[in-house]
Amino acid sequence: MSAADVLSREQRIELLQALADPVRWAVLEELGAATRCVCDLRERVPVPANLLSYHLKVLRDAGLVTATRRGRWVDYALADDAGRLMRASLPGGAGEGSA
Amino acid sequence: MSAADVLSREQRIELLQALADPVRWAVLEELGAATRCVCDLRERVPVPANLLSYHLKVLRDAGLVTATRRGRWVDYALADDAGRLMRASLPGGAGEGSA
DNA sequence: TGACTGGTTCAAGCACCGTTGATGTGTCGG
DNA sequence: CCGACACATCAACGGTGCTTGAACCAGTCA
Repeated sequence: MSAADVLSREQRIELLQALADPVRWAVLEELGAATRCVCDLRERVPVPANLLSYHLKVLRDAGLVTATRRGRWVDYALADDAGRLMRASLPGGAGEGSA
Repeated sequence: MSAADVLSREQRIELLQALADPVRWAVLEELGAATRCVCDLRERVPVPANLLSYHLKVLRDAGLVTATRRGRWVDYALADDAGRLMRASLPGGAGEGSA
C-alpha cells in the first residue's frame, strides 16, 4: 500500500510537469531547506519578480507549496505531503520505499 | 551519500522532462512490469507507431530504457538504474530512503 | 491621504515540443 | 531478388507554456 494509490495518472503527470522546470526545481530545493519569503527566494533564484510569481503559482496549483501572508511579505513553504506527492508521481512504483 | 550526488541540476531537469509526458509515463509503467517489444507496447499504449518510436528515443536519450534488436523486433527494457535515476531527479532529497 | 515596497495578475510575443504523414533502414519469407 | 513486415527518421505544422513589460492589489509609514 503506497501513497501512489490515491493519485490518478493525470495528477502524476501534472506533478511531474510542475517539477520539470529549472526555476521551479530550484524553488523546491530552497524550500526543502527552509521556509522563505518571496524576497528571500529572489536572492537565491535570480529571475524577475513577476516570473517567480508565475512559477510559484504553478507550484501552488500543483499542491506542492503553501503561501502565507506575513505583513507585507508572503512566506512560502513545502506542502506537508510534498515529498510524498513527488515520490508518488514516479512511474512503476519507483518512488516506493520511503515513509 | 545518495545517488543524487552524481547528477547535475540539468540532468535532473532532463530526466523530469522525459517523465512528464503521458505516453512516456505509460511506457515506463509498462516496462516496469516487464520487458516488451515495440509491437507489444503498441497494444498497451495506443498511439501511432512512429509517435511511439519518437517517445522511445526520448527515453533512450534520457538513459531510462535500453533497446535490443531480436530478429525483426526490438525489445525495450528499463535501464538498470532507471529507478535510481528517477528518484535522484527529485528536488530536496525527496527521493532518498530507498536503496 | 499619498508615497513606497512587496507580490501578483494581465496581455502579448516567442520558442519549444508533441503530433502527423511520408520516407528510409533492417529483417524475414517466397 | 522482391515484397512484406517491424521499426526508425525526416520535414512541417500547431498548440502549449515560458518569458517579458506593464498595470494592478495589499500593507506599511509619514
